[in-house]
Amino acid sequence: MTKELPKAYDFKSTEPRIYAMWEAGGYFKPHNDPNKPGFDPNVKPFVISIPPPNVTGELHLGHAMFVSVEDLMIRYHRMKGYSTLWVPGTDHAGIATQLMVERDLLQKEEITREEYGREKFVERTWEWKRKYGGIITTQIRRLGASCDWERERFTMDEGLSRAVREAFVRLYEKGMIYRGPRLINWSPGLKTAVSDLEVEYNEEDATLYYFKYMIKETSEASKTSEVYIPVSTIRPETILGDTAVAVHPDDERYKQFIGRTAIVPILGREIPIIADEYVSMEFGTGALKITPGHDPNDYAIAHKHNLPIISMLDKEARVNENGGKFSGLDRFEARKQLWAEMQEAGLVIKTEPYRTTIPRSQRGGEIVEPMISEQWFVKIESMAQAGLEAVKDGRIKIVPERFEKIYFNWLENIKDWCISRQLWWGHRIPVWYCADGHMTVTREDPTQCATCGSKDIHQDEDVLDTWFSSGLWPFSTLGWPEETPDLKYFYPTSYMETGYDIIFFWVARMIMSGLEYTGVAPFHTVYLHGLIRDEHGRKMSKTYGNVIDPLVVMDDLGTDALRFTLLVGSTPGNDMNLSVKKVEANRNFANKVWNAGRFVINAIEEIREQRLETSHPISNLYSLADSWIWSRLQNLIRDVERQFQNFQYGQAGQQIYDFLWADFADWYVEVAKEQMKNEDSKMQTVETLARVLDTTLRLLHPFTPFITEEVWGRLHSALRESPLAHLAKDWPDALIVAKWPLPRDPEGWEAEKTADFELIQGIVRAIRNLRAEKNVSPSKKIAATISAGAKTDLLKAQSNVIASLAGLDQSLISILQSLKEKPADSAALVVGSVEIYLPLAGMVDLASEKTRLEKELKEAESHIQRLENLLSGDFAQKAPPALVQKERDKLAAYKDTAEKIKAQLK
RNA sequence: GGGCGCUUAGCUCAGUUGGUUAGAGCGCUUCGCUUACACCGAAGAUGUCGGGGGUUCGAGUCCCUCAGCGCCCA
Repeated sequence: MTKELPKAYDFKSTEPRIYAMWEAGGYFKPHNDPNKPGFDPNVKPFVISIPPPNVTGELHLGHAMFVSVEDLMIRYHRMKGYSTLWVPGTDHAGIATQLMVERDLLQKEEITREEYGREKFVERTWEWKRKYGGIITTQIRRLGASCDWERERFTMDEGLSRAVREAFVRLYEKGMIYRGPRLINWSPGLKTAVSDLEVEYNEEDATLYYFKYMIKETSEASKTSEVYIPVSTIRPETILGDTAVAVHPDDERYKQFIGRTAIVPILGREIPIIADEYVSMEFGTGALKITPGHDPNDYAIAHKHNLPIISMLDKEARVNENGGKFSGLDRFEARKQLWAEMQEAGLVIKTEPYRTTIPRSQRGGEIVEPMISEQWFVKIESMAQAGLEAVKDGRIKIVPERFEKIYFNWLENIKDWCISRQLWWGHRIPVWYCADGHMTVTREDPTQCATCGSKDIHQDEDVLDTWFSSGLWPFSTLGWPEETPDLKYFYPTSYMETGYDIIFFWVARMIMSGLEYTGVAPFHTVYLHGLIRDEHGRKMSKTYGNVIDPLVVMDDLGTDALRFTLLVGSTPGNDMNLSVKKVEANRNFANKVWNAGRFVINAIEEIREQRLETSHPISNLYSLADSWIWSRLQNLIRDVERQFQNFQYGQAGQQIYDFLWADFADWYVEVAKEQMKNEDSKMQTVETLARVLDTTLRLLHPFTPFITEEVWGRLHSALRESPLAHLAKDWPDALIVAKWPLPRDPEGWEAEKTADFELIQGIVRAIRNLRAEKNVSPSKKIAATISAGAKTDLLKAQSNVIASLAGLDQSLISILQSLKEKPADSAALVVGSVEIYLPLAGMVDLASEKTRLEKELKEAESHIQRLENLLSGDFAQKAPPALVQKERDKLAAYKDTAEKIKAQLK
């Protein structure tokens, strides 16, 4: 019996049920698994490793975006028959996680991590991870992610930690890792080195301080007069670390001072005055103080001129012992006090407001200090070179292509990678020291010094940059350095899909790491999506209050609606503006899918009791509408396939949407209602409905997996118990593993059928239009006389379609080759070469009819004019003949129409 | 300073080998609860495709240039 389906799609009850069904059915696992019997190494795999989210993070739209895109890629390939694997997992996110636990510790127990102790703190962080680490993966499941959860990994898992250890030791053994004091970006609040990439430079209001750098006098005589070089700086406190004053060698103002000695204010230290072309004569006073310990440019100059380097700040950015009387002061307090003293000493010239870029930490926003610090580095040049080549020679393709340039530019200017962090949460650097300072670097934790055998050894305090471990992700998750079956079969992976904002952080490092450790590119395609902004293009932020929470959106409108919005509303590499309104529109689309499905399923139920052999054999009985929708569908399959190949997922989704709503629901279903009234055409109509719906659901599945699975399942069971059961004979149990529709070449009949159906559509639209204009009640069936000329047979065959769609009374339609005279009291319509007369007694006002027809004539004539101009020009000679013919046909049609309208006007 | 992107209907955006009369959603106007759907249907209005120049039979699409906005790198 017919099971009543609710009128509106209920995503709330459907989504969890469908997801559980998929997971229990094992559909997320690769169908060809190298760890299982019957494995066939010749089956092509398709693999994506997830960009691992922060293990303690919570779902935001960035996650929703990458899950939607990757799940789409995965589902598409799975349906195409690839042995598909999507490896999920999470990242330990050193700083973020540590901060969270620290904050919690401070809140609950009012102690700092230092007071708590390292070992206990790390254990507490693990507990935190065990407690909250599942939240993000649960939320990712809600998005419909079809990843193989049995292969889930975490960057600090035993296996992945082993991979990190292996990678470090290998590089060390190759001499590619070194330790030493270098100028790095220091975060005083976090008390760790941070990556250059984690520093943001924004223009801010600041103060430019002008002061006098006194010159040490050589002769007693000049001691009384004031001789100085004026210098300006944004950070006066760094004067304490100055080791030179630099001027341009050609600067006439200062040439005389080059080689002489300047005196550091207040401290009285003596420093040289040097010449360097780096100094801009135009900027500020044209003289530059050099603080190599706290500025990257100054650091470079110091190296060139062999200047001493002085650090004047400690780890918390307080002035250290090199700052004399200022030592112990915070950097900003020191700035104030030093300046005040300089003022007293008469060394101040002036201050002025100034806009400049200030380096701030991405996390927390505090001002980052360039500082000299002992850190571990990777010599990056050879890895960068390999990374460059892999993209240049096409082993890796970046989509969209313009990001290749950005990638090249970064790698060409790359600096050695500072991989150590002064954190507690992360992979500890596998280096041990004995009392004599010998280093032991091993894969296994050592018990004694490798050099002197001392048992008194301790491990390096630092941990590795989180990106060091994420760089290994595509292969560490598959078992590397073990040659596991997974690694052998699934590596290298296929696509790397992520946001363009982490192209340097992650994509570039994965490529370098993959090439370095495995010798092959870790994937052949990088697909980059854009960032999500609010509906007016502003960045989403809590301060603005414009944040959209994907969980709330899914609760309110359904996962499919959110996914479809993200996928169809974005283009590769471009930011998208998101609004709840858009998601609402797509919730409506989901409902349209539901109801179209409901209609088809009900139609199948209706024929359930009929036996196939009692109705006509189906072939060759297809109606014009059947042929038309079939041809449109085949077109759609071809288009969608092409769009998928070109990564134009949004376009593909849009076309499926348009087909389902405009072609299938608005037109074909309406015609089908008519065709089903006739026993002769009922069966083939239901068959077409079922086949078209089936294919459309397959195409739509990667975009909106839940509703398509649900409707398809119901379609499947309805069909199985119907006379059309043969249609579903090789369907699998679930849509998720159903075959992707294969594009096929047109068979030749399509153009004519399409043109014919479009004429019918034109006629129907024209009649509807006139009815609306004349306020004819939609329920009122009216008569029509049609003069159809060459289209007489076609229109006679389609008269019931025209009648039902345009609200005509079929018994009152007469379709003739031609008319001797036009019917009285009728409104006339001209569609191509077809004339339609609607007897609207009492409603036809001759004057307004004349105006309407004249307007139409004018339009037709303007087209005639345009086309005649076009065809009399070079177009006719130079354009492709087929195109010219098309325009000629069009011209003929417009001329025909114009003639007919003219006749009406007589 | 260098590079990249964007500028299309009131709003948000599609439009990838140059080829009809440039599309969609939302919003707006009129009508309609026709047994799939009011989360709907029918009909309708709205564009100097940022400005200028060029290539071409033909440019929203390619080239040059200018302007505004945004991003990345220094």
